[in-house]
Amino acid sequence: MKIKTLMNEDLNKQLQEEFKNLIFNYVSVKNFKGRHKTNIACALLKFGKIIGWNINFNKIDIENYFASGENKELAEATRKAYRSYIHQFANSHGIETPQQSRKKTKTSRHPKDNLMNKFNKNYKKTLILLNLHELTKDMKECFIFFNNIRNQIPKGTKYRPIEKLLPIIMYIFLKMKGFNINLNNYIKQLDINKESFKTGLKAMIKQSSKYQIRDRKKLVAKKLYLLITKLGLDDAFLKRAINILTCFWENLKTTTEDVLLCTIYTLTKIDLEIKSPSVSQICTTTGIRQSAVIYQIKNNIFKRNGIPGFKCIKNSIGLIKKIIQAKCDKLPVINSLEKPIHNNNNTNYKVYLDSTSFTSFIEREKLYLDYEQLIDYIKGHFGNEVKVNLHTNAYGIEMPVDILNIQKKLFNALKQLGYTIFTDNIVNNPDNITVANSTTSLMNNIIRDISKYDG
DNA sequence: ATTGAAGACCTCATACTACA
DNA sequence: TGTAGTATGAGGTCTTCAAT
Repeated sequence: MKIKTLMNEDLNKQLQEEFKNLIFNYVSVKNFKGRHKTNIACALLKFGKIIGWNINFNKIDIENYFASGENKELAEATRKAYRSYIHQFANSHGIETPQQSRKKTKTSRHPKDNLMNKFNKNYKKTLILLNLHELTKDMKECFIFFNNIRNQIPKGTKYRPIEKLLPIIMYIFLKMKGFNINLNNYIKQLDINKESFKTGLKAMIKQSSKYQIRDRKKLVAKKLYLLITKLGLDDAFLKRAINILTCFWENLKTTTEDVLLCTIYTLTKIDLEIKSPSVSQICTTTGIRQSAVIYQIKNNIFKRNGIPGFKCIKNSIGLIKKIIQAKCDKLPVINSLEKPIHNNNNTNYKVYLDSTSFTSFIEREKLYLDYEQLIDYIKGHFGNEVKVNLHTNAYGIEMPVDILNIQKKLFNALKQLGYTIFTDNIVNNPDNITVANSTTSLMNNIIRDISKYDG
């Protein structure tokens, strides 16, 4: 796709907003103050709109914008900022700038030497060294990722050559894909300079917004899923492990993914009183030391939460179990079911909803529930705060969008059927928490009513 | 198999330096 | 002058290894 001029009109609303934020961020970073802050941002946006991608920066008459060029320094800074950020913006959205487009036409005359061919050769070579042949199918995806980052690196700098950059980008890429990569092994396998690689990696991670925002919790959930399936443990173990991961995430998120995996396994094993495989076995196969797990439990669960009494795992099993249950069992429970569920006229239902049971019900029935809407609905009607979270299912996998409609149906039908959902904030009612075993049957009733209604 | 002490290693923030 | 690269140090995390 060649875009020679890109006006603001060409950008959709979301992109416009992002661009605006980018510019305002730049202005904040640079410490422009008061009137100038607003003016620069306005100028950037204004000229962005007028000139778009068809840029000859020297023609941007920003001086005039600042009352007949009284502040050339600011005008110069503005010009630079615009140039730099418009490219950043284009790269991050996969939009081609005219410069890139020209460059592409040029190199395509020599297909043998072009970047993609060079990349493909090196990519395949690296996969052989890493013994990861199954990743050949991801070559194109990796190239796009590689190219996006490379385009942000100035010419003539240390990490721009493909030989230097590729190991770094591939490391990030593999981590993003959830592969179990150990930094030191990786460096050894590829026989590259450690210090240079690490310095480059740091710099590239800054460029790679995708890597920075990668959802580590999801990756660990995926690893848990693979581990537990491999061990042949049942679904209940997996569900509890994911539950524990969610509840202890804030405590454990600073550690590495492998240590997290083994720590969550250990906690789940203790909670469900499973004997084997042993923690040490799991640690050995994962490639970490067992003491790393002990360190996490001792420091990040006991110490950080101000809980005394940890001696060692073996002697603290009862205590660990209590902590897990206190933290994981009460978090998603909103309230118990309250009688009467409905009266004989079938018009005035009262539902005290328990999100745990609700969640498992939705999962079992393969429904997808948008909890934002649930929260909004409840807040709108009752002004209560609710602690619920489920945008993805228990394994962190996004559900298809079309299933969302079922949820809309559910709430519309609930309203029209005269259901009223009451809920209490668990933080305000810590003593009022009981597990609502009967919620499932309640939900069955509701769904049955809805299917009759089909609204 | 499990534990804990000691020290190696890593990460992050910050300051400094070299270079275009 | 701006920025990439490097140095430093503090604090957190992990591994090694000896002991049980």
